[in-house]
Amino acid sequence: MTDVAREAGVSLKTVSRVVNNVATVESGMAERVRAAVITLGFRPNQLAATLKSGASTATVGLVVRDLSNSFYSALATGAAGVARRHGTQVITATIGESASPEEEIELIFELCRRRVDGLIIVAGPGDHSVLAGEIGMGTPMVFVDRVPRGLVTDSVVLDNAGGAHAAIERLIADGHRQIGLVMDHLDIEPIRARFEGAKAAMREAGLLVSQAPTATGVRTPGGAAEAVSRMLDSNAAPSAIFCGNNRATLGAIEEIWRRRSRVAVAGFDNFPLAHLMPIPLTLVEYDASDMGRRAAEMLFRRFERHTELPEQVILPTTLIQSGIGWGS
Amino acid sequence: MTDVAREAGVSLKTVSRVVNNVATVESGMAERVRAAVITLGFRPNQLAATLKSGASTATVGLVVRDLSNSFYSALATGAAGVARRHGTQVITATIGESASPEEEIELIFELCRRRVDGLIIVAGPGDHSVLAGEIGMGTPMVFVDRVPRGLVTDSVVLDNAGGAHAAIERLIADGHRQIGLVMDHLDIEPIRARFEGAKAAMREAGLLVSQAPTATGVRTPGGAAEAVSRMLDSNAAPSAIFCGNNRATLGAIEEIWRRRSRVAVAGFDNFPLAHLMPIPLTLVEYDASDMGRRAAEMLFRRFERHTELPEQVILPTTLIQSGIGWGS
DNA sequence: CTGAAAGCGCTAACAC
DNA sequence: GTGTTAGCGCTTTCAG
Repeated sequence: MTDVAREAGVSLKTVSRVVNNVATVESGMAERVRAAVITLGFRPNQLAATLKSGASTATVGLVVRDLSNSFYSALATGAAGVARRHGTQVITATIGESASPEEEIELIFELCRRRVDGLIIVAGPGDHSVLAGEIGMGTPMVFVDRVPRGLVTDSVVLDNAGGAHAAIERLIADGHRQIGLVMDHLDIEPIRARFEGAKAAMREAGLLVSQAPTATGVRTPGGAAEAVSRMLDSNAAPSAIFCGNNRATLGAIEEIWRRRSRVAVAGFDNFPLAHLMPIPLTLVEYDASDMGRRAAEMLFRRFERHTELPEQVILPTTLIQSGIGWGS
Repeated sequence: MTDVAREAGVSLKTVSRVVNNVATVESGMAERVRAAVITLGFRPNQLAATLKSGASTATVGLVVRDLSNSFYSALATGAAGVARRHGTQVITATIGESASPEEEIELIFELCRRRVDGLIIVAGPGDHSVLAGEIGMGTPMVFVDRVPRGLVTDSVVLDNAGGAHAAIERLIADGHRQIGLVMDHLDIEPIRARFEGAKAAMREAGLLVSQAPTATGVRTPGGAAEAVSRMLDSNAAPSAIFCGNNRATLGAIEEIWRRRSRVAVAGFDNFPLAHLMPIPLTLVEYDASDMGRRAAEMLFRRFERHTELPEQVILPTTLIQSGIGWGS
């Protein structure tokens, strides 16, 4: 910047003003400065500006687990749209589905060191109370999909129990009495809630929950396919399967299609192309990109109203029929 | 940091050393400093550190068009993995499929102002020669999927013409003589290359390219479905359709399934769940996440070897059969 | 091994 | 309108 000032024969401050489009600069000078900027290929250093002025970095952090999962990429898309409208960049930090709580906390601290204005986080398992300090010191955080343990903060979550409850009710209404459950790890809060919701619906209908074939800790479509395979081969083969998330549903579809079996499938999460799947599906649907949008909006609102009480939004789910039926 | 130094009764520099894990600090002092860090809730300001030391920001920018497209999210996932291994964060800037070239350039400049170490870019249409200055001044850029106009740089692209050529050849080998083409805008370089590859294959087989039903500028699955619909209703209805990208393929599948028509579909891009689609598909497949990975690796390599000549990688494609057939 | 001073690139005050 | 002087939070000399 000093070089630009010298080249244009003006002071540092004038260059600063031109670069920042402050109106009160004589046009001749401004022109000379602009010329110098171009010949020298000068790019203002946003970091230095931020440092001095104490202004915001116009950056928010997004901590998700895996962008190749359509749920997270929809979430990210929704959040990115809002950020864009606010002239803010998003640092997307992905942390594997199986990363440790410590890695997650460390990643969040790393983002704080980079002085992001705020964070949108899909929390993993583990205690998040250490983050209270950061939030108190002015880095707002909005939690999406999963509420953190040990922390009362802004959050946007789904009605997980309600959605699962509705799906099971539908299966029961369709005459199913033996329903298999395929779930991810129960220490993932929404998974636990879905599991509870599903069991509650079964109990209400007088089904014996303890006799329902159940697989937990299922992380991948492949794992889900295996779990379904075992269930269907067992003595107490279910006539319907409820899947706790999109990966489980995919695995169940694969296996049931492979067997050309007519087991009914219900699952949490809609996903792209579900409507073209070769078996009928009952899906608990919601708008993931809207979740991202709302979380981002909540964060930007929080920048203005630092002191207000944390807000918690619970988004409803809808039950839909999908898939293209059993074929001819 | 001054506060921490005062609290611990040491100098600024000692705090700096402790924070940066420099070994040569007496353990008693270090302990006092660490205690002060915790009581004061001190977080080092990475931005300030970068500014002074002139060190890297450990941040790379990723400019893609739409994360909700599985191609881009796979690309992002691949790149993010490499970045993570290098202790680097990724700023993912999305810019709509229909953003203007000016917006794109402005976005890239914005990232440069934030002093990213380098950029991975899916270039849109338009001239990119203005970026030569930035690259020359030390911000390496790797272009993925689309080579920029007016710039010789590192890039990772697909053998677009070859892939399309192979797909058309297959259709012709299957006996199709009337093949419809559904393409996105031809000013998108890879789309143009695919179009050329497809036409070349048709010419080589003695088909009249000028008589092939052709739709261009098709941006969405809905648009593709309409285009296919028009083709199938015309006098010269094709017996096979070649789609220039995943969105076009999806639209074609929808329409053909809706009609229960037995038109053959070939398309560029594999996509999640393609193998469960209700009609047979011939797909030009490649590894999008590998593209992201290679681009990122190329970028990190470039950090070490600033001066070497730009490198251009062309990844091969494979023809696969997908879908579950015509049903019973 | 530790500390004092200087300065990274920029902007906020205040002069001029 | 414009220039000068500090100093953001940190690291880097280089002297103790």
